[in-house]
Amino acid sequence: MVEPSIYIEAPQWDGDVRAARALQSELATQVKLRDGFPKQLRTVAGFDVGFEDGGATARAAAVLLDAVSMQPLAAHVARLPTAMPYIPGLLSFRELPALIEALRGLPQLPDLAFVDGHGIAHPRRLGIAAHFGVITGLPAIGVAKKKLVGEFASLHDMRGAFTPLRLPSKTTTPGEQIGWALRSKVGCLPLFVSPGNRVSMASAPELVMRFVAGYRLPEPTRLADRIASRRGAVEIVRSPDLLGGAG
DNA sequence: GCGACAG
DNA sequence: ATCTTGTCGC
Repeated sequence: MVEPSIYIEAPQWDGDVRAARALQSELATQVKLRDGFPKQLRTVAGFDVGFEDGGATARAAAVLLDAVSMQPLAAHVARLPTAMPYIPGLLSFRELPALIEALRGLPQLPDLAFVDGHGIAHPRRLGIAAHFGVITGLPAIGVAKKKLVGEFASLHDMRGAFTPLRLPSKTTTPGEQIGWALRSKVGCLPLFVSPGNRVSMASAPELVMRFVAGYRLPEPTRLADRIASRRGAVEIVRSPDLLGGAG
């Protein structure tokens, strides 16, 4: 289980869309856009949510990996009754509670969290990855398969190519960069990467590419995706030394 | 009114 | 996200 000293609280949903949006704007103020993660990453973790019973139950998966070998060190699945429907822009109110429970099930906190969804590439700069980062205080980065908002130029079909994702004209801050479109794999649609918390805009692309093995999704998110969506099993590697936390 | 719309 | 058959490309 994670450190008892780490107090994490999930957002509550009371049906008030306007209140939820106001809360997002307020929390977005607490997002840190700088590299606040360890110089030498020891562990990272991937987070994703799937659903059962026609959406009645949310199933969140958290996978802790060795940042160097990329081998899975631990994983935990949490099931919670779904409290609200999916509403574009309010995803965190639907999935964050389950994600927090999944995090609490890990033997230790990761140095960096990869969350399936957007970070600040959001209407109010608080996508689920940013919300997760602010609530837990952990460095977090968002990795989404589709864009929510923004525009981006065409990018070369080369592994690692990326181009800015910017706010459209007719917005409060036209042209503001909110993330990146990243070609993680040749021949695949780009990924949308954006800072969640304690991660800079500049380091986001390389941070994600560093964990891309041979698939479109980086390992942390890919493995969490597999578990959350019941796609297959993930072999956990025993690593006593890392779980010790010394050094 | 119309188009867009993470998971 | 989930359901769910066949099909296109490396």
